Amino acid sequence: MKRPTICDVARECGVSLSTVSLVLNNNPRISEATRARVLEAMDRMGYLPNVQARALASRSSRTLSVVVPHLNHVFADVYFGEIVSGIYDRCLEHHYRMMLDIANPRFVRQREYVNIMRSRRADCMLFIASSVNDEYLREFEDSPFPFLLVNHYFPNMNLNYIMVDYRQSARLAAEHLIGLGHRKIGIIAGTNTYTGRDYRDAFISACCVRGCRREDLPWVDGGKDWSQEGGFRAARILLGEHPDLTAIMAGNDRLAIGAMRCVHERGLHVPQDVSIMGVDDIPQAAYTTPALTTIRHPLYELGRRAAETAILLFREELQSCNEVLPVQLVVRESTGTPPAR
Amino acid sequence: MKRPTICDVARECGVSLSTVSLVLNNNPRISEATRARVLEAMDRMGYLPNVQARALASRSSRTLSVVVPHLNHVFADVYFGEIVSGIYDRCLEHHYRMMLDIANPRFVRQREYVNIMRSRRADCMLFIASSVNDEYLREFEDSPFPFLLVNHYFPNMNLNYIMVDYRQSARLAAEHLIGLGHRKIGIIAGTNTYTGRDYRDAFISACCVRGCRREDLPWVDGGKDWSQEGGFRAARILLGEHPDLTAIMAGNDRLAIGAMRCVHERGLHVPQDVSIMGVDDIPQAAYTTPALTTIRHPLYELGRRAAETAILLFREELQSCNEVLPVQLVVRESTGTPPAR
DNA sequence: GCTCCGGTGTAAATCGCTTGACGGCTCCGG
DNA sequence: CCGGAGCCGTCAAGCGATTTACACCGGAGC
Repeated sequence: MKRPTICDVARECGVSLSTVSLVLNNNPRISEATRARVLEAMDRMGYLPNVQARALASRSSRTLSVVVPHLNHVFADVYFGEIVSGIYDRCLEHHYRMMLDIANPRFVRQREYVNIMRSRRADCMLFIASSVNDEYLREFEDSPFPFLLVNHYFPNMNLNYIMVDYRQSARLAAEHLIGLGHRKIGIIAGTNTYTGRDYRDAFISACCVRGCRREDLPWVDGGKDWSQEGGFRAARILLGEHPDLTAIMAGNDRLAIGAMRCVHERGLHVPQDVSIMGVDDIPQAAYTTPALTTIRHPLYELGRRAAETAILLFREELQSCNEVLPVQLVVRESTGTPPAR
Repeated sequence: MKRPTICDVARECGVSLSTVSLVLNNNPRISEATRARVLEAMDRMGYLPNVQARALASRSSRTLSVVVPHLNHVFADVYFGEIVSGIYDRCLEHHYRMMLDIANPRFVRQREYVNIMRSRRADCMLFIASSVNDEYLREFEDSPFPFLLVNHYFPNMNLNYIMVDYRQSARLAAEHLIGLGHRKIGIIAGTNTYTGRDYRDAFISACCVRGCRREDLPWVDGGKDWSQEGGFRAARILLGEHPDLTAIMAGNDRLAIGAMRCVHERGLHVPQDVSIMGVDDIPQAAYTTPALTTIRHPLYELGRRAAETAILLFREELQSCNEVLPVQLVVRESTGTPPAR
């Protein structure tokens, strides 16, 4: 009536316990004949290894811990969703499992981030889009635990990271808007991440290089959750203080969608009066009215690479990682030439 | 240099290994004095129990397995996101972990759903919004493993479930549209779930009860992923075949958003020409143009209850579960009186 | 003086699997 | 005929906890 164990299988086909274990782990020391016999027995008996026991004995939990920031209902966020989907799929291919954790205040205060590793709950930790305030991650600089930042980095820390190329994004956005003729562009930036700050700064320099004046490139913070609400509020401030803006560049698509709503509520039209563009290319971007021009970030692929890298780091087949993925401009309907004045 | 184990702690404060374990598990057999001494030592030494070892010995993984359908990038779906957030939060409060799995073809073919339980990877499985085709779940009818359907049910199976009240949703939607004066209403239904079918059928009867003719309530399937694209296509069909519709009721908000885009592309206005409403009240619903009228489903709360229930089922403190949560109408801008003809 | 007993703590068996050391066997060259 | 090298398996010691049965001890009751 009980679940069969490795012992039952061993007894059943007259080999030792270790033999069964070796078969389970595809060890070449076992001959094909024996292997086949054992596998057959396993199948017949409906044997399945107990994951806890394997993890205990092998010192590998075959689990990645994915840590996301403490935002409202973060799992409902497409940005994280895409990355997490990528991680999940790659995990499966490696027969790994994925555990999700949220970096809430308790998580940080109680130093859960190190507890997870110390209690052997995971082989490696992936931090998705942490913020500039996550100074506590510095602990991982010289920790023995495998660790990877996903779509973020810290300028002065020696931490593994993998992310998309935010500076290239910024250049593409600048080229596009400047190319259309815009010279006064408002920026809605997320400033709670280094990537967000890089994006803002790179955008400003790229515009200046192409002939804009710095004072015609005002920026406002979009709030720390990069949400539509934040974009709405930021756009209201921008348009209030600079009614002559002809374009708004938002740090992500949701900020852009919020901004579009604001423009709409002021009785203006996108893109006739104000052009708006975002970043990420979330699925929703194609279904706004008008459809959103944006920079496509390969977030799903980023997740896959991240999972791959994490496993390699754990196995010590990789010592460090500092990787940057390319991005791409997607032109839709929300950007156009500035209105004639 | 190594992580301390329960043995090290025992040696350190001169008690037996079992004593430390009992302290760890808050067993009242240990006196306050000893308990304090042990806890102090643990703290000082930075002891943390090895989760694998505990799970092996105690036969509880303290893990819930959450299974979501195999949709494109499902983690990026707000509907699932909300439910999963609720589950996660409640798990944490119970010191449980949450594992995510996707019910893809491999998952079903290889009967992973039973393997997860048999390999002791999880204490209980939660299936979120499975579809009418998931006949394989019937296996759980008389399985010894704790199991819970979240926001779905099967009419002829004896399975535990917890979900929102789709029939009440349908009645509220019907009352609202009929109350505004609509008599010809197109329906975009998700028909790959029993809850979706219930919703459609309950809506039709509620309308008929209030004086509509059945032939004025055409319905079209919105596609199995309940996406904006599906809503767009369905709306095109509906409006093509029934140009005199004055309202469209969609089975969820994303279908509704797709339908809105279709109406817009035909040069019509919402709600002046066509009223549109959705279901769920995802955050985005407040930020469409015009803002979407919808039925609020308490998905986050549903997730919390589901996690709670799952743990009780595992502990056998609960034998079964058939729970239904109430819903609420949210009126915004996308519905209004029908155009005068 | 002896038994019974509640309150504390311990010993030892288990949970199910991994893995490095070792051992028998066959085959080969010298 | 002996020694060494592969090949194929087995032994047995962990991995780090839980848990049940039992032991000790001082005091109450008779």
